[in-house]
Amino acid sequence: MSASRSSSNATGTTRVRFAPSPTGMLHIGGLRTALYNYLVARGKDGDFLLRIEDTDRARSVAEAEKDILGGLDWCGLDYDEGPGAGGEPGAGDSHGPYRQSERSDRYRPVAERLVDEGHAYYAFDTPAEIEAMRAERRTEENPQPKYGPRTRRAMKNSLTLPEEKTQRLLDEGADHVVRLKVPKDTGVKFTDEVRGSVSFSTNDLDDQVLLKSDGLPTYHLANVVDDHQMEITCVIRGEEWLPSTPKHKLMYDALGWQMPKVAHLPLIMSPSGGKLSKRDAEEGGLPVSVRDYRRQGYEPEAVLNFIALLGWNPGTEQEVFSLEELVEAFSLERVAQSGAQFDLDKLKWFNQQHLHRLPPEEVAARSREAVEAEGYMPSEDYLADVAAVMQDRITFAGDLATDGAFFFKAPDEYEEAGVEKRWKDDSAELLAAYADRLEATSDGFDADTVEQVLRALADERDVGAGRLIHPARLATSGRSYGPGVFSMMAVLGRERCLRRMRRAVEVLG
RNA sequence: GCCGCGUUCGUCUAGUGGUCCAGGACGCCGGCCUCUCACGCCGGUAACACGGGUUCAAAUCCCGUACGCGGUACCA
Repeated sequence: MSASRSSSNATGTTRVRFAPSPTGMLHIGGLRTALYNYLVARGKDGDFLLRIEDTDRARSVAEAEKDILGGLDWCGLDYDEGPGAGGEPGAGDSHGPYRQSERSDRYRPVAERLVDEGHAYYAFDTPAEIEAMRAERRTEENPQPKYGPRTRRAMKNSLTLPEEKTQRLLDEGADHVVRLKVPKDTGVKFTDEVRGSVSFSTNDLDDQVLLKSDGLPTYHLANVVDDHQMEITCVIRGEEWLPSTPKHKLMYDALGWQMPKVAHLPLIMSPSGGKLSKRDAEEGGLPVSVRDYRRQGYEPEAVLNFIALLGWNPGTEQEVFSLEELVEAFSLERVAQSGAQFDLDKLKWFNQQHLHRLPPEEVAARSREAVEAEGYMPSEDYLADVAAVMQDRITFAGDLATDGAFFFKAPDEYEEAGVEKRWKDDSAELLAAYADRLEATSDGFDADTVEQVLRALADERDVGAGRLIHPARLATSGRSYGPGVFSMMAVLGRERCLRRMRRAVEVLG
């Protein structure tokens, strides 16, 4: 890709957009498309727009837009223009509004211009008539006959009807659509920023409906009109759009508009190879929509990092990136061309990596919800102390509530295997003595003190420190594994430790 | 069916004709560190879909086959 060959707009600013359709929850693939758009915009000091493509009134879902906005916000992908950001009526900005349903009067004139100039036509066929045509022509080799150059002559449209008849139908308000008049035997070629030169023959294209009988545009018309009016310089979208790009090219050419650069991203696939679907989410518990990630406790930084690397790589060996670092490193030329399978293990690893890099106070804050859900109400400071000693051994912030449960409530039982292995005949006596010393010491209860007292006692009794360390861990946490005992005890504090050690002496003898 | 796009370790990928008996990461296995468990560090495992070309030389270029994915709607 050549950054210098940037498509033109008035100011020469790079302008890209994420244009989701509010038909469902924000999908992880959609988030990645949004991310790549964002990265290009921020990396080039350009504009990142959000445009809601709600031209299908039947499929639009009310909560979907909220979910999309919420998902982007969760990840920190802020946009410069979009619903609620710029382009409001009277704002003196020609780019908005950013919901296609709010710009519906803009499409018909363009469709009519296309008709007037011979690049499109009116068609009056009913769905049943179209289906009849398909049924008649359907063969094994051609299971889905097109409404196109070959068949349009036999259909009911402004190309076959006498002019007066067409006019009369229009005047009567008869149901009609506007279809693109695809030329015959013509090659359509364009350069894709990630795939290079791509070409199609118009013979494989159909006369795409541009304006539906409800008066609203299809995606194809709307995206061309909007991208042009919004001065988009590069269209970055999923690979599923590649086959319709030649239709868009035909429209840009017919309208005398410069087509933005296009970049088609490889798809994200399920671990089993197919399309990442709702089924993967429901049956495999895989996070598929952004809200799944949120619910399952993933950190937004990790999700972004993970999907950024799913289909792109920096050409260096760096794997862990902050959003800012991604902005710095990203370029469309290093986007891969083949689909990538989702790998849950790697996602978890990224989550861990980002969690480890966060300050303990932040880990604490992010674990709060899960911790309180378990019924614990630790103070901010205490939770941060817990996070400090636990964060290197958890995958999710919420693990603090489970793996670290003993920080919030005394163990009600002791891990059997641990007791078996570590609780010796002298453990009770040693631990009791340790507790007494800790109680007597006038020094603070920091990790060093706790350790010194323990080692001194071990020396006196002429036993290895482990003879005391392991029972102490068992007593205070109920487990044989976890953070270093001394720092763990320091976090728990003197009172809890003494109580728990004495109780263990009693229970385990 | 047709059209398009793709195909390097199980997975994500590096690699743009020689420096590749293919490098990194996740996972897995082993070791070190160590009070345990993690973290971290060190080491190991494992791949150029297949067949033809082109070339002194191909993972890299060309053709074909296979396979995968996408598209083929008055959905986006």
